[in-house]
Amino acid sequence: MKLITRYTDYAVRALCFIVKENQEVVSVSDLVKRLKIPGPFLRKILQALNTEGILNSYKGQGGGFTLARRPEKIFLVDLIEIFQGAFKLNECFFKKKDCPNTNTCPLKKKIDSIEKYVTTELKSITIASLLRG
Amino acid sequence: MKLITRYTDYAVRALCFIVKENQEVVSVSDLVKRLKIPGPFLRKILQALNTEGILNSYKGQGGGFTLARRPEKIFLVDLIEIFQGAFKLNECFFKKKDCPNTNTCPLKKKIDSIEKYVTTELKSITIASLLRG
DNA sequence: GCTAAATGATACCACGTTGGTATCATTTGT
DNA sequence: ACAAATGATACCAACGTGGTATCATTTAGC
Repeated sequence: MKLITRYTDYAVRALCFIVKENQEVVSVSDLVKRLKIPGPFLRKILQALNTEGILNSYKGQGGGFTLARRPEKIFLVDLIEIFQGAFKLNECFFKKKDCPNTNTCPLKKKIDSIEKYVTTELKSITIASLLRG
Repeated sequence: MKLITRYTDYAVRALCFIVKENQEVVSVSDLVKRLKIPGPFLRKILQALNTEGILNSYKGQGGGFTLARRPEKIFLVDLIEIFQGAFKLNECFFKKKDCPNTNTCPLKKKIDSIEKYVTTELKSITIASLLRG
């Protein structure tokens, strides 16, 4: 059970690197040299970040990516949702019908409260805050 | 990303039911009638709970399962570990070598602290506490 | 205008986990 | 002896993760 997958992890690393280039256009091959991440996989990740409005992309020779938002506005929870789907720790398995079992509902309540805590924490983490330390 | 799977969920439901039978032997077919869980799947789950020492089993006609521990001693986190493996939200993807990227380590720290919180919460949940409400 | 360098869009694949089913063997109460 | 129950295993489909491969398109620079 992983909280973050490689997609998200690689995305964080790449974004941190791009931030430090300070609005210079960064290509996949630049990133591959520094981050030791498989190229085609990283391309897919950056393309997703582009379509989600987190990166801008520039085609053609000399092209690559730049940040589309300030790093304070890129939240870890957004990245998780892009690559791992909506963040929901708890799904009632009997949601459609007959979850009348009074035993299981306290479980749901507990899990819900854990989920709230984790979500709040994840929302407080941004690329900027990760770079600060 | 699920915190608990159906295995764990079904195990909780079954254990709650068995507790309420108060040391009467409960068979899989008894449980299937009440809990609407696929029989063969539930059997596999109960067998696992038996080999893990959470249930006692009795073969032969009139056989079935009883609790092997008091419900206060059955922790949700134990069930999760039986069915979903060791509870570890955070794994450094670059653990072997070169995780020299100073950007990613603050991430690890954050995830670690979230993991600690969740683990503590899960350890505080028992079958007994779920039955209380 | 040609070419090389870059992304866009897709399709594909291997592997592990989840959520089951099926089968045969064994035990035990009646 | 028989039926009812678990034990042990093997099997399977669907899905998510972690990739690779390919072709199309755009663009800078000669």
